[in-house]
Amino acid sequence: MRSRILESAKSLFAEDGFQNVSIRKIADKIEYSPATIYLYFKDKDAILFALHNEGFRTLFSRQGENMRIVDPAKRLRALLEGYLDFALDEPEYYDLMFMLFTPLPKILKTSEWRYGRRAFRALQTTIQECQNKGLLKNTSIEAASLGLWGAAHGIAALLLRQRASMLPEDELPALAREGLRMLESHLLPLAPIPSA
Amino acid sequence: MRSRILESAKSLFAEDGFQNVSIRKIADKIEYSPATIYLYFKDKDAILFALHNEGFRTLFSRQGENMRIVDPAKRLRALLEGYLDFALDEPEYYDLMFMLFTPLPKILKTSEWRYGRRAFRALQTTIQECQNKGLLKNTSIEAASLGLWGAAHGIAALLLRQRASMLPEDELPALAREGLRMLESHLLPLAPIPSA
DNA sequence: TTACGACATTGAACACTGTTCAGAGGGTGT
DNA sequence: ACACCCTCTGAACAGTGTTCAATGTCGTAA
Repeated sequence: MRSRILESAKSLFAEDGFQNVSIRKIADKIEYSPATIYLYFKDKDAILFALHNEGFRTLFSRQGENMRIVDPAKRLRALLEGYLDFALDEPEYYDLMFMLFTPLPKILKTSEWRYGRRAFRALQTTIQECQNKGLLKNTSIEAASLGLWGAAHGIAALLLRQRASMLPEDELPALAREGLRMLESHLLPLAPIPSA
Repeated sequence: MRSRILESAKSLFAEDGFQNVSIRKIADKIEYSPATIYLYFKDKDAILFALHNEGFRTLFSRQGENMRIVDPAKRLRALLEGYLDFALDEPEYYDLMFMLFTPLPKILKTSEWRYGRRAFRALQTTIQECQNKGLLKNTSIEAASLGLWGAAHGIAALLLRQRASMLPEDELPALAREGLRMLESHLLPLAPIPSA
């Protein structure tokens, strides 16, 4: 039952966008009463949070392969590009996980919020390894991680919120990837490190 | 009257966050009936759009000084940092202008959407000048502008949506600025251009 | 077979939301 | 006195998230 609710919620989100999905519509789709949903989920936010977690699981499973790359610079590039690809492939999940305001405030305090910390730690250790190799110098790891994550996130967010409408729409995904790679090529050169 | 509505709407947004402001609350605050608001604004979105425009005006007035910087690399850095500062200083406006889904879909098609294009063009010509000086090579201007804008936007967006809670909260603005400057220092070196 | 408790389900309501519209009220000009 | 315009609003409609007493449907024990 729980999973049936989540399934139809997810498909409705994908169809009708986000704020246009009501408890009643989910209830209609699974042919139950709206009140039934509250037997399995405390809140509407609880539904969002469940999908939120599901999204993090698929993001992790996508990035698992990339985490095996030994060269930290290549790994970092792969992680950033994998992050952007995830955002473009699963816009509903991405919205939920990183752009929506609703489900988080409570989560930040109550639940331990494992996923975010785990992903962030992975990013930070990768950056640490890059710094050990002489890359990304002169910055704290905290600022570097925020900057790199923010770069990938921002490009994705502009596309998903349709703020880049001054660029041709059908080329947007390609431009987004090119833009990210351009940042990477300046920050994480694959060629031998230029003389510092 | 129009301006009284906008004023109380804006102050309520700043107090109670965004989705917690209803037409009725605005009406209560100005001591009029909810129906009165519809004499001056077609929609709730129309109110958001008006504030949206106001936000762009203040962003432009802030960036006006930066546009006078002659060195394109310095100008670009100032523009990006000014953009981030605006987001941190006026989170409600920024949310409305770049992160909210609501008011835009109609605007993109009906209204000519001058502000966005104007700001984007300014960014692009600055990047063009940078490329003429040998910076930001090997990228289309479209991708470069999307990447740089996205970087600044993403850092701001992560802070405003409280996604960077694994970093100490009181240092977040400083870390955001440091992260952005770190990106800039790799992309737009102020020192003479390293040998290509 | 009957009685009981545990469980799943729901209709109806509450307080809220954005929005519309017929009508009330006041002011001015004829 | 009448007509006109303008500003404003009460009341309603359809929708939202959420709650709760009440209903039905089981399996088990007497």
